Formats: sequence, structure tokens, C-alpha cells
Amino acid sequence: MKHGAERSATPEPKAARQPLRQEVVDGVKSYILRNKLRPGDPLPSETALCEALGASRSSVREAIRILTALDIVEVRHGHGTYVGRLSLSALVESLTFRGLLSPDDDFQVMADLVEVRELFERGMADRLVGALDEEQIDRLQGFVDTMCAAGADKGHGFVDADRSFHTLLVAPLGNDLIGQLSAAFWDVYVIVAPHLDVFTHEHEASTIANHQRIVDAVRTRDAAEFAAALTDHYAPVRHRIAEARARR
Amino acid sequence: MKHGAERSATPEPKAARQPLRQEVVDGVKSYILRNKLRPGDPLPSETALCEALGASRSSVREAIRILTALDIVEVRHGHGTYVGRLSLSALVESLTFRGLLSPDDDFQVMADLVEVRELFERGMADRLVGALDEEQIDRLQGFVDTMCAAGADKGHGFVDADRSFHTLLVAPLGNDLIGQLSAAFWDVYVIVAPHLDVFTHEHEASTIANHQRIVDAVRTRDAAEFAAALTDHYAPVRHRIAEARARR
DNA sequence: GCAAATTTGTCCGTATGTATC
DNA sequence: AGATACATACGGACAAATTTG
Repeated sequence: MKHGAERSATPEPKAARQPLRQEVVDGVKSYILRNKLRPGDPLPSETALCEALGASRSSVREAIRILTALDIVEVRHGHGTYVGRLSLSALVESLTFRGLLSPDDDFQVMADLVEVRELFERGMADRLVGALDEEQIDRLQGFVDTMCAAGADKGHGFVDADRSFHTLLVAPLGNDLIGQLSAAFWDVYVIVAPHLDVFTHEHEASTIANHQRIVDAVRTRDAAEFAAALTDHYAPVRHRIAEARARR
Repeated sequence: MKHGAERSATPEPKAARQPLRQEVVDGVKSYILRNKLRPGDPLPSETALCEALGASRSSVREAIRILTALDIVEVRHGHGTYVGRLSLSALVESLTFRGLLSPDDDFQVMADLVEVRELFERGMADRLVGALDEEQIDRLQGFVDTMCAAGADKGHGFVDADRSFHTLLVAPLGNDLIGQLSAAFWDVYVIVAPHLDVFTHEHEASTIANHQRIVDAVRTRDAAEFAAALTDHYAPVRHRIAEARARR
């Protein structure tokens, strides 16, 4: 025997042994938890992890790749490895690929996605119209104005403002998960839609008008009007998806 | 020069070049999309991918690790690599770690999680009481009966039935994403809660009673009672989290 | 600005464990 | 049981990026 001579701690003669890289994954996770590290904190170098965990550099590197895919660690070339931001980037990548893969009725993924976003905002309508303060409403108005001015920008400014608008809209709930999920789904939609002939920038004027209506409803604290405005905002999106689906 | 002699396709003299393994990641993704593969379909072996994409085993293997973390590919030792199931397993791992990492008020993650699950079910109450057919309601009742009988089982049968109950509850929406997110959040909760001294198996009797009430409300197609039953079901969970938070 | 040191990125060769036929 | 194909793991070497003296 030359390589995997001993697994030191646990021989595990019969039980199905997990790959060594998985032990490294767990080891790095434990290290972060044990030392109560925060996103951005430095981690030991690859060589240090090798001798600390008793694995070769290949195994350590593969483990690090897994952890980076989950945004649990972050690597900077020639600099070092650090604790990641724990974002939902893995969800975005996973859902994006799922959206691109589906063969015939792939649009179901997109429809589901938009429906959840609408559910977040409509389901929290009562709390939102009460929780948004004047300063936040002004910022919402600012994003609407930006969308108006971004007609020539060909998308960049427009979609960014749209994303910021909906992110800020659910922010005062105090539920970070909802905000991050909403943003993640928005990202997936923007990436996948162009590949499916779902035209997003067709009716910019009406999209802006609907956003304006949402702002007005929030400003007057009218929950019913707020919910109605959301319905009218998402209906065209739903319609465009159904339209593209019918084209196949 | 010996190793990175040529990047064949794109020299990219000035632009910030991405790591080779990322090109392999994109290459495998493109391969799956190009050939319209489905979950379970076989992928080329590592050596085949090496010459096809012009990369070494190390780079290919690291790329595969990234793709397995996202459940885009699945590897069976000594057998081969296949298209993965595209589940939300990465979300579960990511959120679980986030839940375990938080320093002082980590319970916010758990509270957010439960709130989203409740939002899914309460926000869709109207549609759910209409969409669930008799056969599905009978199966819901079956899970409640299982929870009753699983008192001695010490959790295993109990939690499984609980998971199945809520998964089936949102299934008739026809929105797979909601079902998978709901299940993923449930998994995270079950994994993280024990580490935070959130006692889940304390009031089994009342938990079962609340599930029974949900079933009864669905059977009589009473949306208001259904929503009320959900509130009473989730209130204790929320309370237990707040209770554990107060203990610190 | 330069050179050295540190750290990650990539490659190769080889040996081992695992599953299929 | 043997043969084959495949993934797993090791160790060493060099390339590229970054920081620092």
C-alpha cells in the first residue's frame, strides 16, 4: 500500500466510507464554525489544510471547489482563501440551468418563478404598506424615475432599476430570506428569458406605469390598491411567458 | 513553455481570463444543453472530457466537483458520470450552513425560513382548498394517522410524515418550485433546529391536532378556517424559536 | 520599478478502489 | 475469477497572480 495508507481516525472496515474530499469539506466547515469566522475572514492556505486534515492537495482543492460553489468559501488567485458571503448564488446557477435545460415545456419553470415573486409581494401586501417609511418610498420613486430615463440605455439601467425596486419593496419586511430569494428569482428570469424568446423589453411604458401605480398605492397606504397594482404588474409578465410558450 | 502552452480557442490577450476549470464547467453545461440530455443520462468519462475540452484531469475533476455541488451532474464511483437531478440540494446545504454559522442572533434565519413556508401555504389558501381532491385529502389524513402512531418511533416516522404532509399540501398548486422550496426549508429547519436548542418534539399532541384541523378545513372547503388552522399550526413553531432565542 | 515570497492554478505520472461483464 | 473501464487519490513540478520589502 502506498497512497491511502491509513485514514487515521476511522478505519470503518465495513461501513460505506465517504470520499476523502467530503471529510475535508466537513473539516473546513467545522473549522469555520469552531472559530466563529465571518464572511471575508481568512482561511488557512491549501498546503496548511493538507497537513491539518491529512489529505493531498488535490483532495483539498476539490473540497474547496465544492465549498466555493456553495459560496461558503471564496478564493482569490495568488492571495488566499476566505469565508464566502453565503449568498444564494448556487440557487441562481441551479435554477438557471434548470430553466435552460427543459425540452418542450420549459416555460413552467419561469412561470413558477414569477408566481413565487408575486406571492411574496402580494402575500405581504398588508405588512408592506404599513412598514415602508417615507424615505423608502422616495427611493422607490427614484427607481421609477430611473426606469423612465433609461429608455436609451438599452436595458442596463432599466433592468437594474427594476431589480432594485423589487428588492427595496420587500426589504422592510425584515425577512432577509424573502429579499434574497426574490432577487435570486429575478436574476434567473433575466438570464433565462432571452434564451426562450420571452421578450422582456417590449412594453416598457406600461411596465413603468405599473411601477408608478405601486408607489402611489404605497404612499396612500392603500393595501387593496397595492395588491391590485401588483396583479396588473405581474399579469403582463405571465402573459408574455404564456405567449412564448404558445409559439412552440 | 510547458503546461498552459495554448488555450487554443481564445487567447484573450488583455481581457481577464477566467480559470480553465470554469471553461470546463461551461463546456459540460453546453454539452448537456446541446444534446438535450435529461437527468440520469450518461456523460463522457473524465478522460474523454479531458481531450474534448483540452484540459487536464485535475481541471476536469474540479469542474465536475462544482457541477455535482449544484446537482447538475452526478457521479457514481467506478461507474461513470451522469446528468444530475437538478434538485435544490445546494440551497439546503448553503442555508443550513448559514443557519449554523450565525453568531448571536442566528435564529433570524430560522424565523425567516418558517415565515416563508407559512406564506406559501397561507398565500395559496384559496387555491389549495379548491384544488385538493378527495384522494389527496385521504392521503393527508393518512399522514396525520401516521404521526399519531409514531409516538414511540422517536421522531423518525413523525418527522417524515410531517414532511410528506406539507409537501403534499402544496403539490396540487402545480408549482413545483414552491413544493421544492417548501421541502428544502423544512429540511434545513430539521437539521439546524437541534443545534440551537429549539425543541421540535415537545408538543407532539398539539401539533397533530393542528394538522388534523387543517385536513378538516380542506375537506369542508373552508378557506377561512384553513388559513386560521395554518396560523395556529405555525404560531407554536414561531414561539419555540423566539423562546430559544430568549434563552441566550 | 524590481525581485522575492506566498498562494492559487494547472499539468503529468502513477497507484488504488470500485463496479460491470 | 479475471478483465476492463472508471473514478479516487497521491506527489511533484511549473505557471500565474498578488503582496511586500
